Amino acid sequence: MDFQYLADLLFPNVTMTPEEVEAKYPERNLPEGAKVTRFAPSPTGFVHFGGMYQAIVDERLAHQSGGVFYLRIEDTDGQREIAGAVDALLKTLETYGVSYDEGVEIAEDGTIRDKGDYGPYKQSQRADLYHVFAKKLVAEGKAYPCFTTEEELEEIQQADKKAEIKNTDWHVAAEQKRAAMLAQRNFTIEEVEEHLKAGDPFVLRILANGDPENKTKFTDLVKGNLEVPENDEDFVLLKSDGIPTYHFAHAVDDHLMKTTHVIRGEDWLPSLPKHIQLFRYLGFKMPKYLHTAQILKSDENGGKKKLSKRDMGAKMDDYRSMGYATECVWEYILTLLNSNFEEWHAQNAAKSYLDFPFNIKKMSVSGCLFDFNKLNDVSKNVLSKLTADEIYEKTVDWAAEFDPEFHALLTADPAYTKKIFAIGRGGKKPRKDYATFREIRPFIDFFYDDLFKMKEEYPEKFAKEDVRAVLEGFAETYNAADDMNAWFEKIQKIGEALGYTADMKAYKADPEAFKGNVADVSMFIRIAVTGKQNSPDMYAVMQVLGEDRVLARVKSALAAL
RNA sequence: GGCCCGUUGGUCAAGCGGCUAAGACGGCGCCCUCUCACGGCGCAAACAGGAGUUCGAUUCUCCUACGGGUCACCA
Repeated sequence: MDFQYLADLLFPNVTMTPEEVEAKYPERNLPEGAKVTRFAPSPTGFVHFGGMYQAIVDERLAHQSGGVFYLRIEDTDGQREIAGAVDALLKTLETYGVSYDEGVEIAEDGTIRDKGDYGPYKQSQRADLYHVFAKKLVAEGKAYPCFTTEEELEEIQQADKKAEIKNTDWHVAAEQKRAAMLAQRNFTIEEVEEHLKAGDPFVLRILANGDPENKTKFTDLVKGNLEVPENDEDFVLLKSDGIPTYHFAHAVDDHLMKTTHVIRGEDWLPSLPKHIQLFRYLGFKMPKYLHTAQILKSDENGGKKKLSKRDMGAKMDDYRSMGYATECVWEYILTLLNSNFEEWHAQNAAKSYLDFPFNIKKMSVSGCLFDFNKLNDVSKNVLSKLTADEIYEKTVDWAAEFDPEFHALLTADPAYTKKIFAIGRGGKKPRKDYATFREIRPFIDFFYDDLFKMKEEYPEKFAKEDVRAVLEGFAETYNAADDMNAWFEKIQKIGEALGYTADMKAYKADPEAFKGNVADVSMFIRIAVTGKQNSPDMYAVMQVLGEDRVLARVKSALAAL
């Protein structure tokens, strides 16, 4: 068969040669060892946790090596595309500070435009490019048109599906299917001309020449040495609308855009044979691959399951609404990526997580469970190290979007709010009270009169008269000008007079000898002032509240007794 | 069912032929302490199973089991 003739028949409008295309995409002028990576999502929804995980690997690898990280939109499936997904995607990358050097961006007028010299960065705009290489493959007898309609194909694959349902003889079904598919290769130029004349749509299939019995060695940077079978499947290169499938677009784009490292989920591993074959057919040098482990969650039965879209924590936007700071999520992902991150961070407390020497070799081979406990621990550490000003800014920013009422209170008197945040902060052993911004409100609400309310009762084992006596004694003697020792001594004295010892050791040795101890006395006051049995250091709390507010609360507590 | 990948405590994981098999999270206990939080100390908790190679296997090989992925004109 005259393949060149066939190629011209199929692609009459393609006049550019592969060489001319190549000339438009010269080698990148980068230093030795610089990596070129890409984040290539489909605009089919929001950014998934697994996507962010990969994007972070992409970004770190490129920027740590002085290379290029670009964003490519894989919008080859119009069916699944969701309006506004690209905007949402860009916004998520921005809020997480995952900056890319090339790709699509939003212009001042709100439209999406390209940035960089290796575009277009939306695959739907690259049809001409794909066709040049498609034509080349046809001309070389490595690809062929298939006019079988989807309905007819459906029938061929029925055997396959039935076998699946009944779980009967897969081998036979697979053979039948394969024979039917192979039959698609048999056609004449005349038949093609006829179909074309009739305007019949066709897909372009690769002419697979591999034998799956033959295995080739392949090295994945994460998975290590693999054995992959040769490809024998005539998979689709161009869909009937002329848009490429993922496989073909992957080969052409990553070649032209000079990607050095492809980071993608391990669910792509099974299609590696296709990609190896394609790159060989095309004469392209293969990039290096990192097939990343999946993030899983534990399911109801104690097994592991892929983090699905409905799961909390699957969508990156969830973290924002739950109140996690972006840097907390970053650091959590870093701990999943390189387990030595935490150790490094402990030794380099002053450095940013962006200074961490991320290492491919340390990446995990097997999937891991998403762990909120760990995320929370990382978050508490991160938040505890912020200054009062920093945590103030971030909390205000979050509340503006998710808790307007709280936001109004926080910002009514910034100086007061910052004093609240300063409690237990800044020292060597800072408090770690909350992992998210959302947890802050119930923790500090009592500082605001508008939110203050009695959340807990005085325990019944203590006599009401004692509580009353303590509060009265406290109201009479409290002086905000006292230092901590003077303040505490007063409380001790009030307690002692009622039979509540200040000697904790003595109390422990013989609890029966006393009505209670100074901790109980403090608790009475704490409940009156904060409405709760637990709070940060009472002295500091009162200093922030101020004498007037403290006394007012003690008095109203007395009135309510 | 074919093919591919994986399997160290509940979770994340060090380990890369010889160790009492790290560490972190979570759990539990003790200490510190005006409560809480922090911090300190400690406890429980693991090499999926079986062959083989070897003087010696968590580590190398094979088999089995289990888990996951994939088998589209979706990515």
